[in-house]
Amino acid sequence: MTQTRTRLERGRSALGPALALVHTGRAPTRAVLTAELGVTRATAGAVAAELEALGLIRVDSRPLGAAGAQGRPSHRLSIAPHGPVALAAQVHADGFRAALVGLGGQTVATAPGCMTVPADPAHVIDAVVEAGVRLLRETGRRCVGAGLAVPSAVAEPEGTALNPLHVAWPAGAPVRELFSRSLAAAGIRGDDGEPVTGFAGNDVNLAALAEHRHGAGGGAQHLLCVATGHRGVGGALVLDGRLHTGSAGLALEVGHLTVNPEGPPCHCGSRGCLDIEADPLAFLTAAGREPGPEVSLLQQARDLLREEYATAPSVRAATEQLIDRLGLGLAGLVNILNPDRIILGGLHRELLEADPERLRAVVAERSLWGRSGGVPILPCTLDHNSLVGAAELAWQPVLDDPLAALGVG
Amino acid sequence: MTQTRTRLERGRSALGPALALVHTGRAPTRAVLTAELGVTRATAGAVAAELEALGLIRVDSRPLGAAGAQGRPSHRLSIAPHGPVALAAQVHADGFRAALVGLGGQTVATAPGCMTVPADPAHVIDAVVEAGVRLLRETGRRCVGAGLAVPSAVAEPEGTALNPLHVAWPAGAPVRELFSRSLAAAGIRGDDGEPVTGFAGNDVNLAALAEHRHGAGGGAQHLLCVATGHRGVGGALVLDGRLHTGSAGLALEVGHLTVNPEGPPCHCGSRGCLDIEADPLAFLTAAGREPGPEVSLLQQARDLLREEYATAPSVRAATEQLIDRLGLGLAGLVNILNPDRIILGGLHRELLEADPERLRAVVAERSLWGRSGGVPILPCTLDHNSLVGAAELAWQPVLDDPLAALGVG
DNA sequence: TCACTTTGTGCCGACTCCAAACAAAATACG
DNA sequence: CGTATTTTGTTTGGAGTCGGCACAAAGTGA
Repeated sequence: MTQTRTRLERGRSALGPALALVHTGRAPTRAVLTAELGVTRATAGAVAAELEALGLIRVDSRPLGAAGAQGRPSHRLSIAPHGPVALAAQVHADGFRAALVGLGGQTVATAPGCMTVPADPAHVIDAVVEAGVRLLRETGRRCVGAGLAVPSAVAEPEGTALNPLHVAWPAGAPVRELFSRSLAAAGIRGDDGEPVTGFAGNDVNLAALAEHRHGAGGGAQHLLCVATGHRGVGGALVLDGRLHTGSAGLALEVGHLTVNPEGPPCHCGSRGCLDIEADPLAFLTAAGREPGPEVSLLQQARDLLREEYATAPSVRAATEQLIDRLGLGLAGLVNILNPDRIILGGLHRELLEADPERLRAVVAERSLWGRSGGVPILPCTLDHNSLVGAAELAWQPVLDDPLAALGVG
Repeated sequence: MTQTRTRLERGRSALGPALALVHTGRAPTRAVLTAELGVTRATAGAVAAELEALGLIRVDSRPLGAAGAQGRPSHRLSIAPHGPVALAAQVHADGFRAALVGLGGQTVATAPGCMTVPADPAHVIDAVVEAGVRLLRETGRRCVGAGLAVPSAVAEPEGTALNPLHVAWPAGAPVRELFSRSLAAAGIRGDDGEPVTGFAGNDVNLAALAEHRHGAGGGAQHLLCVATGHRGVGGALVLDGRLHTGSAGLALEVGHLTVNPEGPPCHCGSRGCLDIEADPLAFLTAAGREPGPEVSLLQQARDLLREEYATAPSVRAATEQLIDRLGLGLAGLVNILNPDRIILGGLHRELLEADPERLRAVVAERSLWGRSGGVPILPCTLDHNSLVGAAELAWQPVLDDPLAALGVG
C-alpha cells in the first residue's frame, strides 16, 4: 500500500517550527500559525496540509465556536486524535511508571504503576518496556520513539547514569543503551520499520522541559527548575526551549551550593549544602519528626506540611527554615544564571505554596540586584512532568524535522 | 561614485558563517572554507568573492608557501590588510584605553592610555570617543561600530552599568546610551552614512568572548572564564560561540559563591564569598602585607607573587590559600555549568601558573564527578582581551549578516 | 611530457518561497 | 435581505538560492 503523497513544494524548513507551535499550544489556528512562522499564508497552508497528511495534526475547516471576530474564520489546528505516540517511562525510588504520550503532552494511556525497583537496571528497564509494549498493543497506536526518566545525572553522549543512588543501581549504568536494546528486543518499531530510538535523561531535567512546553514555564527564555524528590536536590535549565545539560550532561547539579555556612558537614566535603539542608529528610528532621519506613520521605514531608503547618509551631519553624535555605540556594543560582522564571517541584513546590512571600523575599534580598530578585517563582503545574518530559525527548526528532524523523521523503 | 557590484547569486546565507571562520582563523584556504561550510565549491567561491568585494577579506590566488600537498593549491584567505575596523574602548579602575581592532582580533592602532577616571561617566566616555576619533583620522580606516568594556555588570536591554564601583560611577549609569550619543556627536559614521552603533559590555564577559575567538578558548563549546581585576571576582560563559549573559545581562555574577564557610562576613550578608576570599586584596592580606596606595592592588599582588613566591613562606601559603578558595568556587561553577574549558584571567591566571597542579586537584576533588573534574583549566593568552572583546561586540552584526551590516544590497 | 589529484568556474535544473490576484466565509450595515 | 467590508484560504507566476555536473586550471610524481 504505497500511498502516493503529494510532494511538499514549500514550507519544508518551517515544518518543524510549525509542529512545535501546535505542540505547545501556541498556534490554535492557521492564521496564528502564519503570523508566528512569519511566512505567507500560502506557505502556512502547505505546512498545515503536510502535517495533517503525516497524521500529526488535524485541520478543522469548520470552526465550531463562533469567535465573533470579523472576517473569514480561520481553520482550527489541533493534535490529530489518533496520531502516533511516544513511549514514556520513569524510574523512581519507589518503582516505575510507563505511559503513552501524544503530541501536546497529552497522556494517551497509562500503565498501572509498579512499586518495586530491583537493583538490576536491566530488569527494571525490561519491565518498563514490557509495560510499554502492552500499552501499544492495547491502543494500536504508532510509536515515534521512547524516553526514559531516571533519578540520576545522565552523562552525554554515552547515556550512562552517574549517580543513581535512589534506585541502588551501579554508578555508570548504561541506561540509554539498555533501554534501546530492550526496545529493539521487544520489537517496537517505527513507521520506517526500524526499532525506535530510546532516549534517557535526568528526571528533573525532563520535568523542566515538560513544564516549559506544556506547563508553568511557557514562554520563558531562561527557565530554572529546582526540585526535591526523595533525597537531595536537583536542578535544570531550559534555554530558548532547549535543555541546557552542559558539555557532558552534568550541568545544574545544584545540590552542593552552600546555604548554611554553619551547617552540618556534607559528604562532598563542604558543609550546609542545599542537598542536606532542603530535602524532605531535612524538613522532617527540622520539625523534630522521626522519618518512618512506611511511605516515601517526600510523602511524609508533604503530609506533615499540609496537615500540621497551621497548628504545630515546630512544623511552621521547619518550613521557614527550609524556605530560607532554599531561597539562599535560589539566590545563588539567580546570580549565576539570571533566569527569567523559576519553577519549583516536589517538596519545594509545597514550601513555596506554604509561604510564597517569604521565599520571594529571601531570593530578592540575597540575589544581587532587585531586578533579578523580581524573578517570578512558580509552582510546577503538570502531573507526572518527568514522564511528559521523557516523551518530549522522544518527540524531539519529530519536532526538529518531521519528514526525516518519520522516514518520509 | 556608485560602484556597480555584481549581485550575489548564491551563498548569501553562508556569508556570515564564512566571515566568522576567517575571522577566527579556522578557514585559511578556500578549500577549508568549502569543507567547513558544508557547501559546494561553487558556493564557497561566490562567498569568498563577495567578502573580498566588500573589502573584508583577501583572496590570494598565488599561494606563497608550497604546502607539498598534491593537487591544485587552494586560494589562501586572509583578513583584508586595509579593511574596516571597530573602535574598541575599555574603562578600568586606573583609566581608560582605546584602540582600533580589525577582523581577526588584530589591533590596528592604540591610543596612549589615559590614567585618570573622573566620576562622571559622560566625561570619560567623551574622552574615550575623542581618542577613537583621533585614531580613525590618523589611520583613515572605515569604522563598522564601537564597543565599550566597563568593570560592571551591564543590564540588557537597557545598557546600564549596575555596579560600577571601581570607577565610582553612579549605579545605573546609561553607558550604552552615553557611548552612542558621544559617537554620534563626534561624527563617527559607517559606510551608510549613519552614526555607528555603540555597544557596551562587562569587561570579563568581553574578555571571555575574545579568548574564545582568538585565544585560549578556541573550539570550546561551553567556555567558563573567571577573573579578578582590582576588587571582586567576575565570571563569564560563552555558549556555542555566544556570550551567555542571562535574561537581563546579569548572569555569571560569581563573586558570592561561598568558598569558606568560616570566613569573614561579606556585605552581601553571607560569609566567605569568593569576592572577598580570592581577589588581590585577599591575597595581600593573606600574605600579611599592607596594601599601598601607589599602584593598583592587582599590580601589587602580581609583583608579590612573582617576586616572593619562591622565597617567602607567607606568600606561598597565601597562594595556596587563594588557590584552594578559587578551586572551591570553580568546582561549584563546574557543578552548575559543566563547562568543557575554564580560562582564568587577572590574578587568577598568576595563581594558576604558580601551582597548576594544586588548582586542578582542588577542582577535580570538589566537583562531583571526576569527568567534570577533568575539565581543562588554562590561563588567558591575549593581551588586552577586554578591549578585543569590545571590538567583537561591534563586529558581531557584520559577522551575523555582512550585507545588512555594511548597508549593501 | 603525461597521468593523476585537487581546486576553481560556468551552466543547468531543482527546490523554496514571496507576491499578487482571486476565491471563500464570515460580519456590519443599510 | 442584499451589499460592502474584513479576514482568511488557494492558485499561479516568477525570483532567489543552491546542489550537481562538466570542464578548466594548477600543482605533483613518474
